[in-house]
Amino acid sequence: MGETGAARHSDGYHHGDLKPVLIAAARRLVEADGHDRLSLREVARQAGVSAMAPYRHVENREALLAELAAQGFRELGAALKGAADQGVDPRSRSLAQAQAYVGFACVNPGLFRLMVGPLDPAQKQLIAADAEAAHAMGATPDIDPDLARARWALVHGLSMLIIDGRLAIAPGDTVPAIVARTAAALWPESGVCEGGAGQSA
Amino acid sequence: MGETGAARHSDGYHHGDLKPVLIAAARRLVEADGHDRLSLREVARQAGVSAMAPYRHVENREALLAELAAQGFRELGAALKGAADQGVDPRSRSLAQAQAYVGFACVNPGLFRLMVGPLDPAQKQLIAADAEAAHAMGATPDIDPDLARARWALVHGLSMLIIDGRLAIAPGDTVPAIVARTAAALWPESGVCEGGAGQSA
DNA sequence: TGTACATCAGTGAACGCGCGTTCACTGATGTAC
DNA sequence: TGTACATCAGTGAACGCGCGTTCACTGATGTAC
Repeated sequence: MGETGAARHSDGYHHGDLKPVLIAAARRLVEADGHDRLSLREVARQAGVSAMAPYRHVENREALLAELAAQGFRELGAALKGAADQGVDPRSRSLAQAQAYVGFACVNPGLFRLMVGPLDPAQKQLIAADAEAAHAMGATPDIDPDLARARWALVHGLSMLIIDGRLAIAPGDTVPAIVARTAAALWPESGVCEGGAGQSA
Repeated sequence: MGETGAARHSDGYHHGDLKPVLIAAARRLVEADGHDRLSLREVARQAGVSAMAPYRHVENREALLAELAAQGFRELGAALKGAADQGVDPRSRSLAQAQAYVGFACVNPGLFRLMVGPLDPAQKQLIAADAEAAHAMGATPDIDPDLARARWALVHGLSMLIIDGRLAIAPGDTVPAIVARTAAALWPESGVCEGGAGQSA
């Protein structure tokens, strides 16, 4: 149990690492009921602690949600980076990223809604930095910004439609497969129609 | 006044047409604060009526929101139909529809979020019928379902990103222009790359 | 035309609820001498 | 090593709030005779 403990105040006080427990509970609740229904009191209850205990670790309800969103952006950023690293050609890399984005949303719908929901000015700064991770989604350096926006909108729209239950997933079908087919419908073979200056049809 | 009034009970009771007033107030509030913050008491207050009055016209809070969503779907459906009717070739028709969809979301962001938000089983039936209007979005009869899904996801994603403030609109830029440029980035000239079996690049 | 009655939109007080947050506290841990 | 003290995580009662919904009511409108 040592850990030396000179200046390491931040983990393991007399009643345990409450903060991560609180965040984990909050995350569970956000998935269960949505972030707009999250109450600090319920978080405390789930963590087995008095209603006031969270205030030792978090300024208020908004701050807790902001931390949760930041955590989400870190994870999404990592997933996108990981996807970019596997796959050799730009096309398969791009597909892997799209699948990672939609996959993240489907696994963490409540958190995702919190992350991409209407911007509360208070959260703005906290989120801005991490949001870049998501923005990087479509931002292969030399890409057309309009195309980057299109790709982002596409994966974002797919994510929202799926997690909000508008896009039924047939039994046997999978999210990555849907993403792949959707992308394939837009970019029929390889390449992105780039250079194909209208000599189709 | 007149109106004969044989069996016309449904409009104009002794204190006026309260129901449409309630719905209008609710809609205003949904735009101002979001549907999850809508309270029946505030709706009543805005309508200048006692807290209990709404219950004469609406079963409860959920039912009011369902009516609001239905109204939204009717309007969106009409806008999409209207867009389909103007424009001659399939391409311009499709663009007009996309612009109508995103335009509706941008003009009615609160209502749009209510319409496309997580499905509450209670609303499911009410909405289902009208949702078809929106679904028809990409459903030109003979189109590839994967492509239809892609187009829907694209406009939906654009809508969400814009109304949630993730896609900054440059001064001088407009929503229809963004939609047009985004579409153009995906379908560079005319046609949809159909038949262009990979002879690009 | 006049009167008695039924209907029903809107009222107002009251309920019980869970919430965020305040306050003064308690009591375990870590530190200085 | 032992004692006094400071720190600070967690407590528990209490506040004021707005909410959805109940209840028994009131009083204007429309209807039957």
